Amino acid sequence: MYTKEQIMDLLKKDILSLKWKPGTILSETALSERFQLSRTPLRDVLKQLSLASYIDIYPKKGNIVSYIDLDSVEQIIYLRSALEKEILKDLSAQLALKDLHELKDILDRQKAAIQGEDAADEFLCLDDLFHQMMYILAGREFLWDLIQQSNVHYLRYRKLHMQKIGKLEEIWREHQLMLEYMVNQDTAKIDELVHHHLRDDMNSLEFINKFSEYIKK
Amino acid sequence: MYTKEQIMDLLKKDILSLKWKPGTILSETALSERFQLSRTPLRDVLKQLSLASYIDIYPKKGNIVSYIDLDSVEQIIYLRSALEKEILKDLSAQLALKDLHELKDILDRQKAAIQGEDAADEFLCLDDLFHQMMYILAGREFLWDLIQQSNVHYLRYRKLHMQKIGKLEEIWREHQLMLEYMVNQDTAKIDELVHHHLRDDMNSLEFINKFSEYIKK
DNA sequence: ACAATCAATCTTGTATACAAGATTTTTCTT
DNA sequence: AAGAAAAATCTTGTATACAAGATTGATTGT
Repeated sequence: MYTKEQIMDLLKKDILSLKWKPGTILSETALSERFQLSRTPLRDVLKQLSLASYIDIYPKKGNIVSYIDLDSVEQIIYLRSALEKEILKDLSAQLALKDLHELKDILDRQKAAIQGEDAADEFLCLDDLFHQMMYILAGREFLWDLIQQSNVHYLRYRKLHMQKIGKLEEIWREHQLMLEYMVNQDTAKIDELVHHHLRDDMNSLEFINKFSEYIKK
Repeated sequence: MYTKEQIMDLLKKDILSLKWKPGTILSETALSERFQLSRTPLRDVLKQLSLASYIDIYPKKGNIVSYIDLDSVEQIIYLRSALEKEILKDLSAQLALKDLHELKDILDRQKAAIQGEDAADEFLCLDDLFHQMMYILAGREFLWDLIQQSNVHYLRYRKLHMQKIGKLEEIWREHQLMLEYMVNQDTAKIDELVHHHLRDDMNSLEFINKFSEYIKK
């Protein structure tokens, strides 16, 4: 009926979308009944999810959806910031016209998404696509995938954070600037821009208070 | 008798030390007899090893120690290079005297290790310790651990590569320079140094030919 | 009424029997 | 002897029964 991969994707989706809030209990027997599969292959899936920090396994007690770890978020942002500075400089030196148009196309779709309903989800998806495309064009898809493996906390953080009014336009404008700097090979300005784009207002107390039920203490 | 963690560490050690060459078969039943444990918990261990690329699992065929993936090595080097430029700059701005002495101490031990027998293993261990300590001092241990999770290929590559005569002294001198630049806050020179330190002569044909039996095609 | 203890019932962890695919060996046919 | 087909024997994958710890609830004694 379901393959292990399908089950894994379903569970990941439900966790990333915050449909299952942090703290939600995932019982092996309940899942095994739901998917009509024995506990053994399901345990494989849960093990893998726990290694990627989607869930926490408490031996002989149970499995719960992990709480968002803000330290992990900050560390990933630092990592991406350092990496993407380098990647943008690489691209400045070698970006083909065809690839530039591909990036611009994504930006156009992202601009359209700002106005739509459920704007945030569509926008975020295109945001990831934009960054991912830069990794791919720079020959660094391997590193994009590597980061994705430890990205649960950051992805959920961003979904909550994105609800701020005006945030979408700001992000979009910065993407636009990235392209501009790359085209003009303005490497000096790239560092500062990437830094601001990724690290802007981490850890605001306002955020922590508003979503405290999602966050690891 | 053995816990799963102990077994995992043993297997990791045997793979990283190249005691088990790439291609070596790891049979579940053989391991289960060796460790006097049923297949179920052993499968957990093997699954985890495969997620970290220590082994490749071929369904219904068998498990083998993975071949060294040079692309993965290059990607990890790029990642570390980008990250450590940033980390060294951070440290330049805030390094405490006590911490500086800790780094110098590691360097002294590393210098001593150059002369000893089995120099390479001891030297490599201290090399990792030096870099790890910089991550820790910069508050980035999280990222060090993250990289370690995808480091099998790089660690084995380095072990082979390090056999080159004169390599040890060169690495040590560059470590020394890193400290110097940090103390003098000479951020301009750091980029170039880190780049050379990590990326030096990747992918030389000489290397590929000499160790072709270890390398993924 | 309250507290402590014991028992029932959850949870996940382990062992084992069986299923299914891949490989090797054997056997039979030409 | 050579080649093809079939069977035996590997491998890992799955289902299930049982073990062991953790929690919950009931029961019993004061």
